[in-house]
Amino acid sequence: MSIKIYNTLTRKKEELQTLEPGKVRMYVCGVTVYDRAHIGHAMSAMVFDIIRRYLQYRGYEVRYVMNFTDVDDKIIQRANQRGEDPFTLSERYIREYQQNLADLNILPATVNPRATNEMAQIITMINGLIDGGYAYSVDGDVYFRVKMDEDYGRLSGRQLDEMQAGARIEVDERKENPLDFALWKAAKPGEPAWEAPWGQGRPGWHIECSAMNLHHLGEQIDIHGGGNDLIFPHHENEIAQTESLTGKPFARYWVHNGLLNLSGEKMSKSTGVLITINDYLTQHSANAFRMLVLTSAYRNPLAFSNEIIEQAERGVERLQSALRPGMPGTDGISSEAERNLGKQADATRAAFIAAMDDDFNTAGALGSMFDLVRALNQARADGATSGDLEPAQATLLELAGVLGLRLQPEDDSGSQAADPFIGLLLDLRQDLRKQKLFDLADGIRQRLLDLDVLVEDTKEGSSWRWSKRA
RNA sequence: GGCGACGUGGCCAAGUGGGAAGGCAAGGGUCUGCAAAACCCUGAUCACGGGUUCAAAUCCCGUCGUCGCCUCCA
Repeated sequence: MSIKIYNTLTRKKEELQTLEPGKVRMYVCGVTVYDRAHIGHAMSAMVFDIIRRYLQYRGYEVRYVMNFTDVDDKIIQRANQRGEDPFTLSERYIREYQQNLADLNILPATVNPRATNEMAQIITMINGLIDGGYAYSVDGDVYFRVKMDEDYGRLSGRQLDEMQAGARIEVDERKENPLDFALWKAAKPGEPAWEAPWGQGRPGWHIECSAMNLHHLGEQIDIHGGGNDLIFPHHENEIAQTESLTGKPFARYWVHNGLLNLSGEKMSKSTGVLITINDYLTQHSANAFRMLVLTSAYRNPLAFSNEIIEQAERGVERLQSALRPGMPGTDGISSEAERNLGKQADATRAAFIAAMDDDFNTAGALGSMFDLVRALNQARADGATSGDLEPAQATLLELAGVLGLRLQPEDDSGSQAADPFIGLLLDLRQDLRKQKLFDLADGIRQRLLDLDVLVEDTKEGSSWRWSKRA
């Protein structure tokens, strides 16, 4: 069985065939660091984190590149407003974003190139495009000549003459064609600038991604990803630049995630409709956000609301419920029941892989995991010991790990430290219950709950766990 | 105006020609001093209208609705 990926370029699911067997070269458009990142950025990063983890699970060696756009108009504007150096500003937001990603359990990229570190490559590329007649300079600006690219528009399904140039923005009369886009912008006084044959300036937005791809992955790559708002013009322009220069097909698979909606509207920095990742994490867990992303198809728009994220949080708890140990003092289940649990674990893994192979159908994969959750909880209710449950639990943890869900607390040193004291309280409470002093026993339970310690009584005794955990 | 996506039970959502997954919520039950958890049970004329087919949530046409892109955007 092979992996199928929906390719925006062909609008079909295609079998993944990498340039080099067993290796995937993958590039995902990162963020422009002029402000805090929001949960829409988090969604995109998470979608590609899941894809990357799954490819690795299926045995691919993944070289994963995600860039930072650390010089552009908005960064300069914001820095000027604050009387701050633009590079100090961008550096701060890069650090913050990397922390956000770590907090969300998103694996770091193999390389995180920055536009400002790629100037030599960018200038070389622009030179090459000018030499080939694909670009021209005007007053220190350099533009890409879209007419020279015969299949311009094929990613976004547009024809040059169909597009209403200037429909929403004034046409720059100096351009040969309104759709020609900037490769290089001449510097205004006081702006950060680099030396180039056409004068001082800085790169346009699209060229940096082409340059970084060339530099860090080569002329051809396997997967190029990003939000579907980047299809046009950003990715269209990347294709135009890179292919005009190399004469080779650029990315084999173009993968785009749907956008996150907040109260029915796209979240975006420019409209101010957004929730930052920092704000999100003060209210909810990283697992819940991942669960939210996993329960829907990555290509569809995703609605965000408190109700929906709470549902996701409950879903995570249900997955976690299957990892609890067996009841103490039971005889275990029959060997047949144990075999059946093992069969369910194998069936779940097979269904999981089949779903994920089909264009990363995470919702389907989760569905099979919940089948295993039920089987585990049934076995426990039937008297399985921890040892009986362990192999199937290991499978569940394995699959959760592939999706990047952390079902067990990464660091339970807090629990270990608290354990003797809570144990003491539970012993005390047990005595009170024996004496039928239920008001006092219930009081202790409530006070512990106020401290996020959830106490559960069973026939064999009381157990506790944290009621809120990232 | 052009291009594209989507509309499945109260909420989220998978499934794209032949048995409507799963999660959350709700109700009933088992267990329990109570609670919680877990387990068992309960629910869908798949937006609407035509058409193709032995057979349609799934394919085709149309209508309505929601959203994205066409400007910077994940």
